[in-house]
Amino acid sequence: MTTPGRTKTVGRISRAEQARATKAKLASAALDLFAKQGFAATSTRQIAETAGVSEGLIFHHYPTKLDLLLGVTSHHEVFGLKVRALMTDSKGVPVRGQLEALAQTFVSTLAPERKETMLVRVLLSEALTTPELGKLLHRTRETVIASIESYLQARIDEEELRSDLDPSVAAQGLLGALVWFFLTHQHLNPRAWRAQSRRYAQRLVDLWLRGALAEPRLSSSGSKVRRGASE
Amino acid sequence: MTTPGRTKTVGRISRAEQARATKAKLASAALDLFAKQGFAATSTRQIAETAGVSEGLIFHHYPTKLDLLLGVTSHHEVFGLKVRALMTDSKGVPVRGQLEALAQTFVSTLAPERKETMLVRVLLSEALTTPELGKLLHRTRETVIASIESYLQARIDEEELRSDLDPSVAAQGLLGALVWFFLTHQHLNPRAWRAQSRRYAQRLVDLWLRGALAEPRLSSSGSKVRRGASE
DNA sequence: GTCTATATGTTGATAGAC
DNA sequence: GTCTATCAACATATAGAC
Repeated sequence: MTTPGRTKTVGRISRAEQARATKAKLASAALDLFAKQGFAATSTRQIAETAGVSEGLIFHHYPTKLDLLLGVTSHHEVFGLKVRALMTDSKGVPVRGQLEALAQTFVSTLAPERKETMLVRVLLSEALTTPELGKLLHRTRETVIASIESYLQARIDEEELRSDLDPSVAAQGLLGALVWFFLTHQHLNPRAWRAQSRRYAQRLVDLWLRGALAEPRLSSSGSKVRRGASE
Repeated sequence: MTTPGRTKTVGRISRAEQARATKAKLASAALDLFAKQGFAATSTRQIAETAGVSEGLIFHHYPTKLDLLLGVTSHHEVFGLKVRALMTDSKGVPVRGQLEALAQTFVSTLAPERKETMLVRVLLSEALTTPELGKLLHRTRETVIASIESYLQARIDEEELRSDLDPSVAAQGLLGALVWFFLTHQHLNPRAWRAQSRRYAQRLVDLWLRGALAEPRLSSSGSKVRRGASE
């Protein structure tokens, strides 16, 4: 009906919406490729092809290739908030349960072959040489640590955790143990991954809570507390 | 007669020795540059310039740029052995001391601004996209885990550690907590690094050994065991 | 063994028509 | 906003003289 080329709206989509759509398509394609091949190894040409647009168009939406990565990243910057929300709302949940939930968040977030997981790996890798990214990662890391830390402090105040526990060390140790495991087991297939990571997460929390030392032999025997069964 | 193919010694250095020297010079220059800028961001031209030889010569000694990285890497592949040696010889040392020694090894090995540290970071990063490197890292990681694990198993057998402790999880958790900390604190200057990492290492080992839980209130009060003082 | 010169390809980014 | 055409720079790797 309307003459094409003349009007700003084609059907129900305005030019601006169309633009936003292509921009998103570019971001999505870039994410896929970065995750698969890394940042440096992915060319703008390839991104354009995957997105189904011309190469020059990329630079209209993103002035530089790095901006593309940053755009993609900011879009997925939710992880820190997720953890913070989880650790903040902890009414009545026992420590063990709460920490297992935290670990579970990592299990489901950093599962192999998930887009976000691969993005995280690319970011960690690229942050080495791109200071801007390094700072960004550093900030989210600190956010996560801080939420865990303040949660732990609350539990210390309520005498559920040792009074001489260093919450900062405890938080960082736990986070490190989780992240490192998940990062080094990406080669597993999803089934094996789920099984192993759940088992690891649960036992790690147990270790973290109870420690590794053998219990000093006390007078009475058989007084050992059986651990909560389940799973 | 002076056989052209036979001798060729200039002064006291043979041609072969000269060649080995330049090859080493190339490896050293490559290591420096890779550590500083990453693998992909370092050009063969730059390496040649730094080493003070022509660019073409690189490919005489190393068929491809990746071979250069692998060469550099294999040269520094001693870390796994270091840990193994440390954990194997543990006569009479108490668990806490032994684990603190292990942590200390990480502190001194992964200090910031050390060449090896930066190489490790580059390798971790590059392993993402280069399968060959990924396998290599995976193997050394397993070596390290295995030595720690078998040490822990021995301590379990001698009832110094909990009988229901999972040595694999314990080893991986400890390693992860250490590596992750050191990798995420590279921005610190050497002084701050030493202070913080020592403190972290010590408290982490303590946490790992004793756990985080508050001691259940027993009948008698004041019976809490004071922690070993020192440092 | 080492150099110079060059092949061959790709890269990120720009200019201008539509 | 999108495309086509093209840029200069730089990449890794090779060939052949010395």
